[in-house]
Amino acid sequence: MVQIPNTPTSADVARLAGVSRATVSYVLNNTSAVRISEPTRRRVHEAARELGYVPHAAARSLRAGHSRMVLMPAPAIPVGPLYSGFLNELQWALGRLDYTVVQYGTVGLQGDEAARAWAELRPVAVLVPGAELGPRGVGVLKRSGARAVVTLGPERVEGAHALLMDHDAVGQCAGAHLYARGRRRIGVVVPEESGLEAYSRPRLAGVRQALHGTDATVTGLPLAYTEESAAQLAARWRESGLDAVFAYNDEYAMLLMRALQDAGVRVPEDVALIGADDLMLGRLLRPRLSTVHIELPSGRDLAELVDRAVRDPGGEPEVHKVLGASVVQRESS
Amino acid sequence: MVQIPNTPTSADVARLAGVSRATVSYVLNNTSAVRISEPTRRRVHEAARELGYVPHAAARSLRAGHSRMVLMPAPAIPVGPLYSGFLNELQWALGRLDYTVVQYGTVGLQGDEAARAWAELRPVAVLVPGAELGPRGVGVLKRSGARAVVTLGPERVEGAHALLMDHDAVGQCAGAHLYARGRRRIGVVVPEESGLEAYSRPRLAGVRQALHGTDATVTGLPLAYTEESAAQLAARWRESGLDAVFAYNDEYAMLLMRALQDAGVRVPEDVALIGADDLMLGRLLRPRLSTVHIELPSGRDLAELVDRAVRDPGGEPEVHKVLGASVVQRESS
DNA sequence: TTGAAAGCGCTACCAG
DNA sequence: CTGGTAGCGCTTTCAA
Repeated sequence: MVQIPNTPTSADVARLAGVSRATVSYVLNNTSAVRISEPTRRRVHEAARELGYVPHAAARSLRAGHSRMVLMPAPAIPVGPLYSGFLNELQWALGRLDYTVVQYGTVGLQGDEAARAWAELRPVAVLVPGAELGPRGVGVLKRSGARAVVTLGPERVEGAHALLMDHDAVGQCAGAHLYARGRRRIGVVVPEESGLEAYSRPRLAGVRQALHGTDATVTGLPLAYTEESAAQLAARWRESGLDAVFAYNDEYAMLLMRALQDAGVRVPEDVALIGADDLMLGRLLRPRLSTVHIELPSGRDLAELVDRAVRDPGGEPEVHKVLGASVVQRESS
Repeated sequence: MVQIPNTPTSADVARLAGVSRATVSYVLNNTSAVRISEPTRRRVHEAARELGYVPHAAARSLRAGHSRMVLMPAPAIPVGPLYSGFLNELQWALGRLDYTVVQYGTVGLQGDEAARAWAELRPVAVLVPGAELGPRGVGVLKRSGARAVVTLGPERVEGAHALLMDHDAVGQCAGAHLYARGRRRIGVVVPEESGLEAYSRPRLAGVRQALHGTDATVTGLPLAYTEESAAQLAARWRESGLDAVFAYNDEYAMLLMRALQDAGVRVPEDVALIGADDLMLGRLLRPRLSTVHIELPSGRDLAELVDRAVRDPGGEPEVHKVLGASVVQRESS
């Protein structure tokens, strides 16, 4: 008869060590309320090692009534070095506080659907970037035991803590800068790629805010991330009469700069150009690209906010504005 | 007395609907083995909706003895559009097959430690990019009930399925191309950033392989992703006597191209330059950057491999070479 | 110092 | 067609 290698449970460990399951639990969890003799401890550890015992997280949190899982939806779009670094720091900091960070691959699930799927995992906290969550979603999560729901996005959501990453500020920075440089007919690139609206809309709005009440005009410029699209935009440039452009971010800025230069439009003489995100590539362009440097909150601070919220779930939702934006002027503006 | 809003269980639904927990389970899972009257179904659904009931995934999979969770470690470094697209497609395809994809934030855990942490979640399958997993880790996962372990990396691991993404091929492509262009003293950029060795080492090795037995020389060029580092490298260029360089990828190529041009070294006349990954930015450089285009496997194929492996856990590990590499020649080489 | 046993939420077998 | 119930793996009182 073939023995199928079933995955060992704490009962197996107990049997092998010749003790009860309770004792195994005490030993492996270092329960301080109970004192177990040294020889017994050793036998238990030995048995666990020999069997390759790994505790069953689901069973544990079922029994405990709560988990230490912090859930985030996995980003669907490639994420830049800035945000990636932020995520790493956050994961590290939460790890230090003994939380487990899990990114949930939410594909094609919309709004409350997604919230329900997340809730099935009974996370102790949920961090949601962008605007993927409404008040009802927050309700679902909280009723399922999430002790903290934090949104990282443009606006706060009822019932949830919020790290307001207000991309208006990025546009305001750029707009004010271009105005200060004497430009009055200002274009703002709006990527046609989907998934970017959450950032592009407020960035455009920010430029409008900064220039409201002045003699400057603001024009949205739809642009796909392709050479053709950029070439078309550049071909119509002179008739547009624009003398400055905020290019959404450094990558779109590079695309547009190249197209403009190929079309004989000079940067910055004919048109001032500024990007955002302060990527390395901006420094490598000629002329060097001006950009809006963005400062994200520290992952450690967010981790502490989460921990605070988990410990005091009744507390008032905290709302922090956390997006710092400042112009780095180089040669293109 | 304040009523703490406890999260509703199927028992609560049963109570409200005036049926048993079993009936609730049957109705909500559409169990086909039993037939429930339409009025009862309606009452159950009604009650579930009213309470905002969300099933408890951990309890369910504890009972079932298995989950539908596919676990991947979350990438620690920012991931390019190519790999990001691959991940999305994979998640989508696995979602279609009714799996749930979860990326586990593995911070600071090494090798078998990490494998144990993953195993605690009892995933039905584990996908591991890179070389983060040894044979012992595979053993831990399998003994914990993982029915499929798939590595996506440079070499196969005993006991696991493997999607061989052999970055040697990238280097070979580049090396052969530069040789064919008449270059004989070939440099290969090796990024100093940690976490990239898994790719940079085989890419360098591939160049060596391609040029083995010829009259060409191959020199590794350590380079950090900073302007200073690139400037230093460029300053020593003429004395190095190199007439070609494979720059690891397009981003390092852009960095190096700029530094070389600033130092008065002409591309491609003095030095031929080729990158890899076929990013948009390569097309925007002047001269346009030659590159090695990399073809990843389709996410759908990998999803099917996973599904196959889950259904037939006893099957021989499949090993596929899945990395296609081809040169896209532009102007820099 | 150790063990017996209850029970977390859920599903599936078997009776009625 | 519906309900009672056992039990998944684990922790934690309570008793010995």
